[in-house]
Amino acid sequence: MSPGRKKIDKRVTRTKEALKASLVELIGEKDFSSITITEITRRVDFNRGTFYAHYTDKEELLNDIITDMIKGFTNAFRETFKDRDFVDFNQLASSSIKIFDHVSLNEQMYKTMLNPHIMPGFLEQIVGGVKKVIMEECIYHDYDQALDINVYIHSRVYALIGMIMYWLQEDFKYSPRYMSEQLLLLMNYKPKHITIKP
Amino acid sequence: MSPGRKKIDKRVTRTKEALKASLVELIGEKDFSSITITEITRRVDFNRGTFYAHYTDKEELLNDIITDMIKGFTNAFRETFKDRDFVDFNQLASSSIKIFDHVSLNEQMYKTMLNPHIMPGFLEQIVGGVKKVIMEECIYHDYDQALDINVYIHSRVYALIGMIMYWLQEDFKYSPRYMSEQLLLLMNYKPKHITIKP
DNA sequence: TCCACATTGTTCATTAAACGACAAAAAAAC
DNA sequence: GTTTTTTTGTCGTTTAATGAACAATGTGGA
Repeated sequence: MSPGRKKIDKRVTRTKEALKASLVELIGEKDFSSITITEITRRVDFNRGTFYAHYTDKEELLNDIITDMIKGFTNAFRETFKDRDFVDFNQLASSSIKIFDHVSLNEQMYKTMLNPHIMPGFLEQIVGGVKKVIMEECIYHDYDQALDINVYIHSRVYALIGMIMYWLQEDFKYSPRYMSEQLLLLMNYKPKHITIKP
Repeated sequence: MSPGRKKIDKRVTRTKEALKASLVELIGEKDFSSITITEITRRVDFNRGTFYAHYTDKEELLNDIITDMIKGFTNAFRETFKDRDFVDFNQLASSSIKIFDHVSLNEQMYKTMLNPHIMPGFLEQIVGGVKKVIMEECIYHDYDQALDINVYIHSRVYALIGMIMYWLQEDFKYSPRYMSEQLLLLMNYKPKHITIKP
């Protein structure tokens, strides 16, 4: 409710941002377990003691990073329907989908953090964040009660993640706009019938 | 001689770097005279008072930026012959020329600062810096005394600047390595004779 | 295995940056 | 023209970051 009661010292935010950026860089270069506190602070030219003024260990710093990314991802996701009271998927402009722009803008970040070998479990947290947004902020009208809402949302979110994973596997060779259009097509596509290959 | 007697506080260097980066960005966006102190500090999230702790006005900050760039340029230039006692232009590897890598690495910086419309007089300072390095650190053996050394060096340095200006006009479409090779060819080229078009 | 060496967590006095305020000057808006 | 609004210097107080030290604990190499 209350938007951050007391405002924070510029120095604190700057220090934390620098430390986060440093760790993100290092994760992209070497194994998380082999990264030292000394390394994190030295890279962005901070005193080692300053680290301990904000975090107890590197996993706490990593949590901060993950929290930020979840927030960024869900906010970009929310862009599509904030300031609206309803959304018609058949008439939605692809330009109102911002999630691919967001991922594209933070390319390096997502490339390292979404790599399941490097950051196991991060993907699940993203899914959880988006699911929470949908559950709390969206109402599905004329919804088929027979379909479990949890199953439905989970599958939808994973479908989106799947698109993004493919996208960055292909090294962003499609534009965010093209991906947005693809997403719309995907949401509006309902297979009528199929034939089986002989 | 003495390598920086007392070492400086990390905070000071960080603050100054941030302010410099901020002004460089702003110069690329708008006229220097229309940039305010408030704007410079707000962009990098510093307190306005902190600016006055280091600089009296924006031209002093700009001088700092220019000094840095001269230093960076001349150092990159020096790379070619430091740790050597002589250089044979006929046998010099293009990989030992670092100036184009340096410019390429600081692309945006040079694009704005070398624009004579935006930063008049900056080019002359670069030339002066490089000339100083050559005069103080290089000895030209078997030099033709009839050719004024000032004239010679000046023309050489301007030739280099000319290459770079063309390079960034063409938006870095050649690689630093290619440019280094071109520079070597240029230095070793001595026209024997020409014929005149009828 | 032992040894040199880097990292860790913690402390404390010192210093730089933040904050908020202020009157005066400059720009922008009316 | 005059009235808002912004920017400018400057200052005292509070707070965060620094540097340096320390013993304790890894860690890698001969």
